Amino acid sequence: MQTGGRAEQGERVARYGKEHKEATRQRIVEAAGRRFKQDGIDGSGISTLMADAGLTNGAFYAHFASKDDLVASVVAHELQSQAANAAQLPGGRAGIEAFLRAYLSPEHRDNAAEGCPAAALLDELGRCSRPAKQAVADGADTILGAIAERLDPDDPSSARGAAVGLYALLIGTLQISRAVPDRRLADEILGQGVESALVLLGSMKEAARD
Amino acid sequence: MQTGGRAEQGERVARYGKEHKEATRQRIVEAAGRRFKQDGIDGSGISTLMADAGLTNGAFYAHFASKDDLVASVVAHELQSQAANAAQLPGGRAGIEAFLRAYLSPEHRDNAAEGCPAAALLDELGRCSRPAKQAVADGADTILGAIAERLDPDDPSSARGAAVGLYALLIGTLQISRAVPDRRLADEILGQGVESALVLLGSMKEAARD
DNA sequence: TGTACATCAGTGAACGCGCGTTCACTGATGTAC
DNA sequence: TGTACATCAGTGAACGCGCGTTCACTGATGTAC
Repeated sequence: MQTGGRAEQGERVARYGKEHKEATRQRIVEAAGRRFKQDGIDGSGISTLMADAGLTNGAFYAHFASKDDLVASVVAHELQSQAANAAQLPGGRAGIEAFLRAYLSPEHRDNAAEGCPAAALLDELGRCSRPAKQAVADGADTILGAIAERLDPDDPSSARGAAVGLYALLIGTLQISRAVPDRRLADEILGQGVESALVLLGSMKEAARD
Repeated sequence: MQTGGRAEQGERVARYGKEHKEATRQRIVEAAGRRFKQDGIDGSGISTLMADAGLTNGAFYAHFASKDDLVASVVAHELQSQAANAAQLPGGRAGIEAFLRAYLSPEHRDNAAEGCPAAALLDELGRCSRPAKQAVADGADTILGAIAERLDPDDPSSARGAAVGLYALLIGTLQISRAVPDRRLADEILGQGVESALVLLGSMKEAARD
């Protein structure tokens, strides 16, 4: 019997040590994040999700009350990760511009599994349970805070509106780019998204040094 | 045996008249558009879709080769409808502003079944078959053309980029607003989307009289 | 005009399959003596 | 230190169900005579 799964090797923890179960749970959440973003939430079955984490389907309910419960955990984790990555960028406009250019890159478009959860799942999340939506609200709040803080370090709360607009523009652009069959056209859309994002950025009064 | 379905009464056509089968197909496409936008593509089964059109599951394959085939037809129809509606708006900036305010209204947010197909389905469409994606490209092209023509009637093709940015912003904003559990916050997001959309609009050189 | 027949839109049961979920079981672990 | 036992993470088969798709059939229709 295999009790751990591939991801455990190398960072092995005692089976009944208190970290063990939590580590397994985390492994499921991370694998599910990738799978959801690639195949959609409705498109990902429990058996596949558990196999991705190196486990079998039966173990799922020792970690989550339901698939809905997993979705809420995944959304929270994914958006926190995105916010944490954003927080590592340089401050000010330069940081935002770096973020937006990476976001609207062909690499991001072609690698949804490792990319933004909102671009990959947002319309499906609009049809999810309340807890999942709460996770969206909380996670978006953190990301928007990181953007707003760079938009106007002196008064981030008034930059919130612009942050929402910018984030929405990025999400919509990436989705359009992904939904179009021709690569050339998809690249063009990305470029047009960058232009509009820079317009939004430029329209705000100049912020502190970047 | 029921041979027609409720939608047929009143506009009855002879069963074997050449319009009859085409009318039934259209009825399926329109009902599926509503259902898809409400429950998602993966979330809508063939039996439900056919019942919505007043038919039973078996008849489906007399009209479509597969569910994928239906999806492509629905996307084409939905985007053409949206473009046709947009085309009826007044010309110039006034028309765009009316479009954008209606788009980012609480009514639109709360009635996805009758609303924008892109906001409801775009991330799922990114995972669909090539024909469905082709329908997205063609439909988006028409809508973007209608927007660009109002942005700059003298040189619509150079306004294409701004049109993409604006449409993406609207889609992303509506999706965020729908994915958030609190109504107050959702309304606020809509308002912030309007502000950003107006910034994008204002950043372009003034176009012809509106 | 009336009857027999071919056409074909639509029915509804059935196919195999994968879904989300449950559960009796296994066996590696930490603990008690 | 060595053995018996309770704990519990994980297994894998099974549940009922709805999925997308197929197909033998029905019966209303338009046409031929």
